[in-house]
Amino acid sequence: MERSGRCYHQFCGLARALDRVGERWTLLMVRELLLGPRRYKDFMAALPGLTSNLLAKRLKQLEADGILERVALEDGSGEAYALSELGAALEPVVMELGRWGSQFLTAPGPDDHVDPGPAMVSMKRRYKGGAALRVQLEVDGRPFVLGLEEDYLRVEGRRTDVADLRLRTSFAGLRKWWFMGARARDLIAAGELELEGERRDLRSFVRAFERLA
Amino acid sequence: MERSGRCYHQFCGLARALDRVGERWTLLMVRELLLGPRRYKDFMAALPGLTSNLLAKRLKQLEADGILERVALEDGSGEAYALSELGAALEPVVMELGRWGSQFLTAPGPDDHVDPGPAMVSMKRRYKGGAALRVQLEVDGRPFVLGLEEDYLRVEGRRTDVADLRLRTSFAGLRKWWFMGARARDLIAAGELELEGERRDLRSFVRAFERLA
DNA sequence: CGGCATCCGTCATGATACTG
DNA sequence: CAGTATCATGACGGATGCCG
Repeated sequence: MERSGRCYHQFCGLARALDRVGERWTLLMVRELLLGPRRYKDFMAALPGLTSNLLAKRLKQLEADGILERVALEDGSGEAYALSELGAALEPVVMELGRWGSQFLTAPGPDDHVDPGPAMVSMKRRYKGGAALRVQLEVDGRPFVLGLEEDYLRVEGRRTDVADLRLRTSFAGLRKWWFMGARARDLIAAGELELEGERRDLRSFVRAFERLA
Repeated sequence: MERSGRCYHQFCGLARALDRVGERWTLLMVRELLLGPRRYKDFMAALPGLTSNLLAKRLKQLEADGILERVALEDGSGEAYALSELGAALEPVVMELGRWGSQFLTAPGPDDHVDPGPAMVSMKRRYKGGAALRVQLEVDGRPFVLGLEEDYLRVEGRRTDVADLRLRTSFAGLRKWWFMGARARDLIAAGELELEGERRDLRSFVRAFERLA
């Protein structure tokens, strides 16, 4: 394959990988796509600082490299981008980098853009399995579908009508629970977490994230 | 911490990681350091295209970030750079990227720089354990010490006097065995692999790399 | 010669505006 | 909304110089 940009020209798997996904913004775009098909504006919203021209260029290159593909949205509202099989195989890469970088996640810096997407990815990474539950989680109005399966957490950044449990919170609330270990019941009592569904399902949900990878 | 260069400014582990090791050449430098302490000239030799000024800059930044540290060489021949604990924790990142990128490693391209270092890293990654052997491997004159342990392969890019087995080959020979599945005995018969030590140890060595991760 | 620093040209990226 | 076009800037590649 003829690579477009500059390459490392080394007979090395790492170099070959970086030739394809080593440029600025690329892996963050892949991270976004781990939450399901994403549209142009979704990238623009999730990746502040990424400019339109560069996004278009990256999308084109990633499509040419077979890492993502254009797909029609289920609801018929135009096109979007989704990971191909090759691109989906980047999940362990994103996860390991995220795991390593998480040690620098103390508090959001003053200039930091906060977004629930990365937190969802970290939940996906740390989920140890053992539950079976479908949860609709809404963070600051952004919907996510969490599919807790036997040994895998499926996360999709979309809205659904079918869910055992519906949770609504803010990023601050999510952060208190996920990053800082606050108890869900305390957040509910403080009005920072709204619950719709059975307490039994909430307990299953909370328990599934008590012992983490 | 005040990061020097430009950052993504996202509250996200992946972004935090890429802020530190996402720039050009950085992860390739980490890969080199997985083979033990490395000196300035070692980087220059292993990373063609990386210029002296940029190498100095990267080394300084990585040291400031606590990813590597200056160490005195055992043989007293000056200073070198080694991974700190924080930097060593990048091994899974390098491995997952290498694993993903390995699918693009068919044959070395015409412009490709070939180097046994990355192949050693890939051996480290794919080693499944179960052996106990100390091997001195020399590829095109470059020495490596392979420490096959119960569940870990230690690889160091240096020479040693203590080894159960000594192997000498060329990169072409290494590639035939490691990447293309040629049998060691055939390489020996063809004069592409020189052996010093007991055949029993060679069998252990070969067998340890027959079932791979 | 190893270990850098400096200068300069080029290209990748960032900022902004514009278009279908 | 989904890009394209244009321009400015800074990162990077290449050459060279300095110093022990």
